[in-house]
Amino acid sequence: MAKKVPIDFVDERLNQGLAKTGLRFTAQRRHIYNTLLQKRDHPSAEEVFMRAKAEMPELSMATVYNTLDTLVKCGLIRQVTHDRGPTRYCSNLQKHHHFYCNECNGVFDIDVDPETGEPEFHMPPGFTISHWEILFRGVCPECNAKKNGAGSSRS
Amino acid sequence: MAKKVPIDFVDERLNQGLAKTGLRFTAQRRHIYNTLLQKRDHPSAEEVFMRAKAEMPELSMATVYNTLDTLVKCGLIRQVTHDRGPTRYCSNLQKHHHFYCNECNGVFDIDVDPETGEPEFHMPPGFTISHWEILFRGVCPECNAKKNGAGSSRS
DNA sequence: ACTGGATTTGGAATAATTCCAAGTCTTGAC
DNA sequence: GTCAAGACTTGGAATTATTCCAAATCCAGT
Ligand SMILES: [Mn+2]
Ligand SMILES: [Mn+2]
Ligand SMILES: [Zn+2]
Ligand SMILES: [Zn+2]
Repeated sequence: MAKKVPIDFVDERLNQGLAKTGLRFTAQRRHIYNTLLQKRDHPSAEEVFMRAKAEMPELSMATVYNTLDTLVKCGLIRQVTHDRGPTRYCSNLQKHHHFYCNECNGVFDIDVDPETGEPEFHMPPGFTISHWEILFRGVCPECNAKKNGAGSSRS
Repeated sequence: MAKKVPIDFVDERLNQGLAKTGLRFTAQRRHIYNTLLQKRDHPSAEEVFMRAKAEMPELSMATVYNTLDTLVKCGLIRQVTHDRGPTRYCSNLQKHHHFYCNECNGVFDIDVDPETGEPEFHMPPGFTISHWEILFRGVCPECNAKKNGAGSSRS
């Protein structure tokens, strides 16, 4: 049960991510990010807090929320909210989709087919699908118009 | 700005849906369902409450939550939760996908291409996509095993 | 009309997240 | 190295969204 992800790797990734946005590398951010990488299930903020606090007892919930938001903004983790209940976080950056179990509320990664690359995917055996849908994120026409019209120079 | 959806149609649909599960047809359920059908954006429970209460002042928030859950169970509406923040509700039963605007937090229906039927879709002009993913719902292998093994007779 | 169960209601309770102000740490300028 | 400014963390309060609960009401069947 040794660490699966070497800490050097964690540090480098985190550094890269933070650098892009001019944020600092801190002990808390490092520890929380590392915690997320060591067990790639889809923990809630509360779960992350408990796991991380075990090794860093002074850690506060506020910092966990702050850091999770930061990591999402840096593109180092994904936010997963597909049902009522606490938001989950995903540290698997490979392109993948999600399966949500209606019985146990578990979230599972569904990898894309490495051959065909895109929307083709393995559905691991044993899963029963009752519904699926595509979720797009981006900017709607109205907001795009607003941004272009106002001609702001940002992003 | 007359009612777009005739009340007879609403009543019939609701009756059918409720019948399946042996639930009663009530004034509140009718009114809330009708409210949802008249404006097919993706309102939160709070928004549904405000709209519905305008014409039925005694209506309570608890009933709105109860009824929304009921309608979801009956398959008359869909629950839409793709971000932090209040759950939204969708009364469009046509097969469609969702677009979530990162700027205004709006939710938009993305219809499937009527020709090809399935995963092909029109992306209406003006939308900018930054990310998309497929969301599956159903039962995971472990829960399937539990259900089959236990051999209970229910659903 | 009467009864049992379903439904509605207002308010309390809980869960999840956000906000805030005070303390601490880090970085860059001197 | 010292110092100031800004970034970061922290505990707790506040807010938001939802759920829970017990009492009142409604309804269907008898
Ligand atoms: Mn994932
Ligand atoms: Mn919709
Ligand atoms: Zn499951
Ligand atoms: Zn928008």
